[in-house]
Amino acid sequence: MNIGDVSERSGLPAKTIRYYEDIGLVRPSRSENGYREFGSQDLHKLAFLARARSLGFTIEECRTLLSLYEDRQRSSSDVKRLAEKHLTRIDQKIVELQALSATLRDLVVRCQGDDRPECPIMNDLARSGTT
Amino acid sequence: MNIGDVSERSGLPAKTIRYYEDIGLVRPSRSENGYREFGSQDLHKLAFLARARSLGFTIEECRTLLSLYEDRQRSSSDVKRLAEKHLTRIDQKIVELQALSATLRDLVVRCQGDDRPECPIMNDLARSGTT
DNA sequence: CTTGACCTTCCAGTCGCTGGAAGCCCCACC
DNA sequence: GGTGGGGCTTCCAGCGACTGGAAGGTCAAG
Repeated sequence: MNIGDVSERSGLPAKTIRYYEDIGLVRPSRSENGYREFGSQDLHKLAFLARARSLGFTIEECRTLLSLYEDRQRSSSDVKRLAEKHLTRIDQKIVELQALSATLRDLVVRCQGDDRPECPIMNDLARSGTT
Repeated sequence: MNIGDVSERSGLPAKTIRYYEDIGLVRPSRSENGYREFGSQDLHKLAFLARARSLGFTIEECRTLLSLYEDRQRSSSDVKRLAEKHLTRIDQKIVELQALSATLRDLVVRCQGDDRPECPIMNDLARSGTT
């Protein structure tokens, strides 16, 4: 398969696949004409990566996941630990964003949104050192 | 005030303040020795920026907010519109992360996390085209 | 006079791509 | 055989918002 084929089948842009080769996540062979030649295992890896990335794992985590994936002797506890760490990170982010959302929503609700300059949002931003 | 002073008072790292000057958000004058010289208005601006950034506004939004801030004739509706757009973005992000969190949590819960290789998380990542 | 804390500039790196330029390669069609 | 259009290659630059570090000037205290 050429890069266009695996791109379509994995759902990853060709650019991204080349990038993944650059950083050593896949190692397709080369045809005589210099084109990358992907086997079904490469495709499988790329689909794996696409899914892992869509779940928000970082590239480095994906690298680890791939190596665990290829390790028949792996312990599921290793995978679970990684996923839990990631989950914690996501939940932490959610909490932060929810706090942000609440603050902003409060400001937005209190703002009249008319053609006068008076504005609680601006007042909040401009308050000096009142945190 | 030198950069160290405004850094401490605004809570922004000196590096960040220099960066903000680079991109034209503040324009401190210079002392004879070449040091940046910040007035109280500069400090005020930087505090404004620090607050706006902490609320998650992008730099470009901050630029707009600053200009609205300095416009005595502004309409609060302009400010409100900007804040609402931002709020929508945040809430959208929260929804995405919550979906991610739910998916991951489900996988993590179903994973035994023992020393055997069998692992629902891996199975999910490796499933080909079964979305 | 030296030390150490400041300050300056400039360059490079972060993360995960993405866009674009310049230039092969290949196949179909005429 | 030529031509056109796609697909492929490499390499370089840019995104956002900083951050780290090197190399060097400045200033006040001891």
